[in-house]
Amino acid sequence: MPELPEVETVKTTLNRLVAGKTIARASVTLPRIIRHPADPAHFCALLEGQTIREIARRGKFLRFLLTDYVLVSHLRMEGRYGVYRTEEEVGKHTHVIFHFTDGTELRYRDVRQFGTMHLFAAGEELASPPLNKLGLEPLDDSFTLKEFRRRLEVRPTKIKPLLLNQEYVAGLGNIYVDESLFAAGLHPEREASSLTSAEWARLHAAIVSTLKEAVRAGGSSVKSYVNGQGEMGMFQQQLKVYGRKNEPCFRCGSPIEKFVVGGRGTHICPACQPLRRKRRTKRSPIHAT
DNA sequence: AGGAAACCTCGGCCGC
DNA sequence: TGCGGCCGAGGTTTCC
Repeated sequence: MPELPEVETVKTTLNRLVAGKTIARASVTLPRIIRHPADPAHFCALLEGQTIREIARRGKFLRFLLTDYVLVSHLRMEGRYGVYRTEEEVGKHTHVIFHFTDGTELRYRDVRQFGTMHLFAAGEELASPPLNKLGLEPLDDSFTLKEFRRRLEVRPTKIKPLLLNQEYVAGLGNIYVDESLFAAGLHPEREASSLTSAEWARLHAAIVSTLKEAVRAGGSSVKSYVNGQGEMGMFQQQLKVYGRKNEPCFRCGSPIEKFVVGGRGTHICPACQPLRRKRRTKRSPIHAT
């Protein structure tokens, strides 16, 4: 579910709710979630007595900066965090609980059980999987047009799958790739190497503005995406193409189309995002040399 | 390189 | 209207 704007929103909420709290103990009821260290009991033991200093983000990953360790958490499709009092009933699909010394606890819920957690000694996490292969951070100053283009234009593939690959740009998922490509007026099946300088500039600007607006709105969700405080992102009301199959394009009125690119559901306005550039004058094929 | 399958469960939709 | 079953879901990895 969550892409960069949603994870950023969760980060902000968690900083408000659990920063400064100390973990008395942790419990894991679905071992598969814990990827490092290999033994979930070891994972829990290391967390005892650790204070949450701050929550940060890298791509779609949350980084819980603890006293001596860093917990790297990926929500995948449906992972969610919530803060509860100990006496509150533990809901279904709750797989990991961090019990705090103040009688509250942070619970991780994940219906599809796809989420992951890695625990490393502080500083080691950035050099280890899964963070070590992540690409540019699109809301950082380091995300320049020059660097963005340099990394992507040499890849012999369609632009959409490239944008979804976290090794190049970290944090984009299906929703914001579709929205960014619409904002840039680019067809998702354009070969990366075919983009002009003007198109690279439009795409770069579209990614930044789309993500920034979504962060400002608290993220979006197609289904109800609820963070620890039960708030919902409002960006879904600003989606221009995602989830709008057959509805009129806000810009030109053409019906939004949906098809599959690289195995992913893809939404475009066929008029605003043509695959081939329109010719101004039609040439006769008869006179081909 | 690129596609498909796999990891899971659930909700929506279709058809009877 | 009710129910069974198929399909797909925002992510990522792995296996051809």
